[in-house]
Amino acid sequence: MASQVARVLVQLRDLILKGEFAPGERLAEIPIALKLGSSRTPVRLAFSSLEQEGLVEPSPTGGYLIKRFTSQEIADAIAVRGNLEGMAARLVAEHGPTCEFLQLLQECLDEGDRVLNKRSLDYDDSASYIEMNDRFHQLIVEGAGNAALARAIDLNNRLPFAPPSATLPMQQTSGEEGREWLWHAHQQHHSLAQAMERREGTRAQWLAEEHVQIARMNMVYALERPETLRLIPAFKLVTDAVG
Amino acid sequence: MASQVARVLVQLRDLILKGEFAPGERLAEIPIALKLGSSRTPVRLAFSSLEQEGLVEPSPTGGYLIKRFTSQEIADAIAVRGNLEGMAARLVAEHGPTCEFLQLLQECLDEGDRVLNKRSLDYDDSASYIEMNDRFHQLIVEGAGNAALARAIDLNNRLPFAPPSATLPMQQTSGEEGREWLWHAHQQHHSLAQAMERREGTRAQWLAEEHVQIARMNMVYALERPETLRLIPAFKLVTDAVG
DNA sequence: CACATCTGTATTGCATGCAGTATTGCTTTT
DNA sequence: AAAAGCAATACTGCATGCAATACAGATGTG
Repeated sequence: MASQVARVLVQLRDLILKGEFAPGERLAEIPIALKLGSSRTPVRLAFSSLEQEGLVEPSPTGGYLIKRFTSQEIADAIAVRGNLEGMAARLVAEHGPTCEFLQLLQECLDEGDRVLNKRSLDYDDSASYIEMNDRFHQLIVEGAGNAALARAIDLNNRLPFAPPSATLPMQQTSGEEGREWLWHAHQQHHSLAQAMERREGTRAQWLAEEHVQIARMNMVYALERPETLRLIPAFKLVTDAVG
Repeated sequence: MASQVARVLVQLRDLILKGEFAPGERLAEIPIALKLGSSRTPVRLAFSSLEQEGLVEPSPTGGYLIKRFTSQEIADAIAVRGNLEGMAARLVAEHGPTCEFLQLLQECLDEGDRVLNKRSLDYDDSASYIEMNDRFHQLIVEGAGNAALARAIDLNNRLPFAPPSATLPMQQTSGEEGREWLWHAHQQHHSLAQAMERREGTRAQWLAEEHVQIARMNMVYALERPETLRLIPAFKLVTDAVG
């Protein structure tokens, strides 16, 4: 079994992102330690990690509070992802992608095509697309071969709603319209892959940067519709949802 | 007095960046706790923070090791800073900088001009320039008004050699040549400020991105000259210095 | 009736004890 | 003399005790 700290960290992060705590709520060590079946020490370590991740903030009087997020902060984090992924795509294009890299990318594209060719999307299709989308974005990050860049993207993706697939589950609700936006996003994947293959660095950078506009749009769309809280519970952490 | 954890964290980070530990060396809790006058608990918390910062890595057998850095990783981190600061400069330009912002920027420019107008640079001049340089870069980051971006830059700057002024102390050794490069860098500051004032977003972005090439050049220069270890002790953490 | 103060309670931050495990150095054998 | 095995040591990870502190509720006063 992994360490207590690792287990507590994963479970606690999950609870927060599932919206089990209210924004601004105080996180008391003892109840959480009891709930997760450990002592206070691993919980304290996990709090410290969550603070670095930005999910939790230290209270002036000691202890930690659940962080509140504004829609502006989310849009900011998505914009940062666009910038960093744009840099990654440019680096891949400039270095010249390997055959193996292009092969793996092609598998993602094929998988996306397969899902989107279906008439309607069930839950499994959506899950497949999300898995593929994460893989696609991760491939580019790793393909860039820049450790600091990979780190920066990873840290930014720890913020809720910032990761590539954070708002994708929403597409399920919006019926035909959702599928069309998914198709649009996947066409951008195709273009981006082509740009990298042709070593068109500037084009790849711009495409990757533009690509996050869809995530941003999804976020705005979701915040306007409280019923999407069921699909993306973490939106409970956003404090200016309706205002 | 601040908490034990905060104190231990600061002191320990300082020791590591001063090169007091060898790269790859194991960090034992008890000796450090004794050395810094606390118990093991705050030291453990500090280790955890240093791991997030990237100064220390978990050992597979438990505990932590001093992280080794390669010159490639340093160059990567500097490139990431260029990209992020480029984005920040572009945002400032696009939003239109306030009068107050331009005023503060101008003070930095004037201070740099003042220092560089002197015949030769003594220690105080160098310190003034470094302080001004940090202030200049920080102004742009804050002026961008993007919290996630500020966070990403801050986290990246925790890596040794990545911050704007990390390699500046080196300019002291290189005599007249060093002053000329400093002058060159400061001209870039002038151009960047002008671009932001004129709301030339693309130009500002490119200038900020290009600006880090000087830092990269300084890094390469320093790694070729072991005598610079006196000025930038953290270079002891670089493991491919001579090879 | 409102406000301030005081007391009891809960919680944090830190130190330390304990069990499990890796490591080191010595001894023994080939 | 080198290598393997074993024992002693040291270290990590976790639980818990304790003191200091913040918080809440009740009580007293203006």
